[in-house]
Amino acid sequence: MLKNTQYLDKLRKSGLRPTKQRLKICEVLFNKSKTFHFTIKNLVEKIEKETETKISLATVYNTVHAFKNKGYLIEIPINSDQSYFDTNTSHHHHFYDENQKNLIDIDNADIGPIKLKKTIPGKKIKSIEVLVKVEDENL
Amino acid sequence: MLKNTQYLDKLRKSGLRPTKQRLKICEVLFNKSKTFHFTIKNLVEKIEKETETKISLATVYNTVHAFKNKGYLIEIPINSDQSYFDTNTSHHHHFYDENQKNLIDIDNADIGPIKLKKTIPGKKIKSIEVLVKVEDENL
DNA sequence: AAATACATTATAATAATTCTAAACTATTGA
DNA sequence: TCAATAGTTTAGAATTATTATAATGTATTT
Repeated sequence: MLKNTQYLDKLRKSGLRPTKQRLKICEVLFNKSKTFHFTIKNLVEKIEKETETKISLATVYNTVHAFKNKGYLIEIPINSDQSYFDTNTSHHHHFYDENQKNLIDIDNADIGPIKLKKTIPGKKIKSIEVLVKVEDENL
Repeated sequence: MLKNTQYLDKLRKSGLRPTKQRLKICEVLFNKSKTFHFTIKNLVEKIEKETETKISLATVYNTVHAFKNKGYLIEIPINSDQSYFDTNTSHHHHFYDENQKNLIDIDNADIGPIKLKKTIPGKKIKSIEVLVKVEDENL
């Protein structure tokens, strides 16, 4: 939980101008006690509800991508019609509930180490992500 | 590698009418010595090239989804603008080359077992998928 | 404080996917 | 066998997520 002035510094330090919109989006994304998952659509709703200001869709896309590139957000690979993002940028994995269509974190402590015995020449590993799809038991 | 008549049986047994289009698509997908990955766009091109017939885009979508539901294809979660499918339905995982934008199989033998210490009450596991994103070393 | 470079915005464009409704075809069963 | 029916294909329209555009606005630089 940082104050607005701290987001200002954080943004400036990462080479992103601390505009009104970006500061608002920082608040909505990072000024929370818990991390969370969202889609762009979710985020737009959240911004409108929590800040009572309207930020254009294009800016939300731009900002989310900028934050992702800076490592302040991660994108979660799910086969879906839309992209899912996570404000939890520590190394972890996910359950995806196919009925509820929502994500649940799997802490690193809750999963054994991933042992890879194969490499690709000339390529380096960027990330290793485990997605556990779950569904209702009574199906 | 099955003959056309065998696809006919296979389709009928799964409750899918063996139409001309579905048989063609079976040939393109399954009458190969190696399994492969594809997007819908890829598949449409492949069909045109290999069978010299045109199957409407809607039918390709319908068929791929029908085959996926029957378990003849799997969909691979990648954050992307389009869905990736795999004709290899055995349990395995993937590298995703972010430069080349292509997929490479990771056999089950090439990855240690995934040990999960967390469960979700009322939910059962449908699949566990590991995606290893790689990129060029000189970046 | 003016110049510059970067951001925001509404809107248009694009692209993947789904929907629709009419024409078609495989299956059923008389 | 052949009509009835239930499922399938199709072109094209509709929808949805995302990206591009270009004009206006704003933070930074000098």
